Amino acid sequence: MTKPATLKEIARRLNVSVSTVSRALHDHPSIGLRTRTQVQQLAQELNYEPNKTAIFFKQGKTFTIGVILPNLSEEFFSMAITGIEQTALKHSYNVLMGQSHDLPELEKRITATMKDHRVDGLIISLAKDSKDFEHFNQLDKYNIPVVFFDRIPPQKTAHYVSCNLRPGISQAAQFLIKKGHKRIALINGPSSLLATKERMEGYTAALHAKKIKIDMGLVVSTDLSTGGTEDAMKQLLALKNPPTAIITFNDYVALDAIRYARRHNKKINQDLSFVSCANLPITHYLDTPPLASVEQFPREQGEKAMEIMLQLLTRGEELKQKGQFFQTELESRLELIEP
Amino acid sequence: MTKPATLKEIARRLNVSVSTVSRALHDHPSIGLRTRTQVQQLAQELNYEPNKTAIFFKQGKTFTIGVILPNLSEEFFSMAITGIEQTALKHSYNVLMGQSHDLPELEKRITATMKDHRVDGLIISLAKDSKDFEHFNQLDKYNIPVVFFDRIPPQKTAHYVSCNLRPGISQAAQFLIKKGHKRIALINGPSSLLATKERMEGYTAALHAKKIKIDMGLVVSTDLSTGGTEDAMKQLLALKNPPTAIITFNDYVALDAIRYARRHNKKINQDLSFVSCANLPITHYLDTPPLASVEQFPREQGEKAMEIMLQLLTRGEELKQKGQFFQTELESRLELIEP
DNA sequence: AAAACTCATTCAAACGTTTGCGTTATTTTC
DNA sequence: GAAAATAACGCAAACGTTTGAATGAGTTTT
Repeated sequence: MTKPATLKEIARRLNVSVSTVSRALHDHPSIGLRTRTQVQQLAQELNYEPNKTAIFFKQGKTFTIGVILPNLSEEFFSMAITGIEQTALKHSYNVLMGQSHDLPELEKRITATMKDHRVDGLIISLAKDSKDFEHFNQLDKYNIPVVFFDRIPPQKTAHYVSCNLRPGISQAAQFLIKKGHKRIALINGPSSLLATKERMEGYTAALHAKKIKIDMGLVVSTDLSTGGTEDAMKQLLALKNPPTAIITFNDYVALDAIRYARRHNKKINQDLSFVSCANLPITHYLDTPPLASVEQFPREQGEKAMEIMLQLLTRGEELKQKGQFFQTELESRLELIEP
Repeated sequence: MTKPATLKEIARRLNVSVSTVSRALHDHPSIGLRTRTQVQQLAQELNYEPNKTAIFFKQGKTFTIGVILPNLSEEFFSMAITGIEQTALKHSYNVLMGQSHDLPELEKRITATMKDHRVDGLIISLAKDSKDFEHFNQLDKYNIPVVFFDRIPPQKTAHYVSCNLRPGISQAAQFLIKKGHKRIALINGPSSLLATKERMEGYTAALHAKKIKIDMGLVVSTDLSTGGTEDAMKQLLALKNPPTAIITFNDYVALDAIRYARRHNKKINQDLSFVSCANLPITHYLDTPPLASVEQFPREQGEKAMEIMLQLLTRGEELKQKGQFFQTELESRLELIEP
């Protein structure tokens, strides 16, 4: 209704200067007790609240960090952004959120509007098929630091947090081998993702260690859609020597795969055992969940990414001089699922 | 690295005034062709981008709307915010996101920081136990419109979007009655929620219509935690005349309830049928999902809330004069789930 | 050839806040 | 009692942009 109170208004009413009011409210020692209390009292009465947009503008800071991620509907990302938000809030930063829906074009556009809004920093998990990272480098010109997490770019001149899937996948394979499985399949993701490569490496490492020859027929891939996963399953079940266990790219793929297997009259975790990645809460509700899942610590990744961001925001220049990059790799870990 | 280019910088280099540069870039007719092209060319070269914080500050607008919701981990809310974000993006608004985690205190704090950031408007779904709405009324003083969705306050002097559960729940009960069920239980939510009352009304209405006497022993409640739901199930299964069908408050409650029933050797949807609310994608992955779920259109609610917000932002004053409130109620609808 | 008009540009204020420096008036020091 | 120190406050610039009003030069009208 009425315009919010300003320093100027308070100054006018008290017949003092704006600077006096400003200092009085900040308890600056050079302001006398009388005026100070007068100012503070009137400020209270008028419900004065500093106009942060003015302060942000003047300081060139917004205390806002942008977060771009593919999709909130994936529990992994909603957990990650929760970690980011919580850490941000602790340090009085706000979170501007945007979803790329795995569309590089949209990702680019959101990046642009966030730059326009002069976010102090950007935390991003890349869209599935992002190939062009030029617009992120552009942000450097605006002094907007960028921290990637989980879906990180191939270039090594970037700050990032990721979760190394190799140990987890290796543990998964070993776990299955110990259970007596000899033919262990891997439903992997799109080859463009770094994560796909990592899973492959963990898989081969574990099989090598146990002297099991790798049958490339057992390694298939999905584009992460339900249809893609079903195609992959079809491929595997059509083998003359089909697998007795399957490691899936993530929990969603596992769900699709398990449903497919069930429909084809496989007894889950008897005829065909499953282990997946991500360890999302969703799996705990299934009556036939995978036996285990590789925990990727989304929340921790988010927290860590925000912590790195805070570092960059406080001592960014110094670090940029040195050409140092924050690169944190969390170790994935296999977690058993109790049905 | 180098400071971003400003109007002043361009003006200095071209030996013209700042206002000329500003107008030239806006294709103002009063600027000559020569200077205009000169200015635009140099702007291009210097990669000039208007400093929106300055513009926001001057215009008193931020083109940002705050969204506060209880929890992104609930698919319902992540779908809702997706609807909000998409509509916002269409109109060049950004979304500042905050989770209350169902803590009224946190909700209050986030509201405060969003006010500080001078969001142009606030869309909010209340924390479970929010009782105090004074801080939202406060926002009125700052000319920040508030639109509630789904979890709305009891007061009727507010803009809101909600989904009326009565028709959906009635359909659910009728659906079960048609299947031959006589003893239909309802696991309801906390009595503080409006939604709980609505479900009860839909339930009684349907049973009344079919001349089935209401047995209050069949109506239990959960605090929405897994433990609470299990207690509720325990209560129901301990009845001397236990239910043959259960309507649950939402899908998460259904998942917990189904798991509990399975552990107690009930054949799901044979011994004991389930119908729930929310119709989240998660249910489609279960091998024993509820038979049906009441769709609450989270995405549509989000979109509608944002549309109302846009109205308020453009013709807010006018509407406030008239004391009009936007209050949209979507109708819930029962959707069958194919396993 | 003076008056009226057009065109291109500049001036200056405004948005709200912070802050280095300058200006008083009062008090302390020797 | 004059000089120095201190306390309390005001001035003005700065951040980047927009915009109404003013200025100046050149062109047309009469």
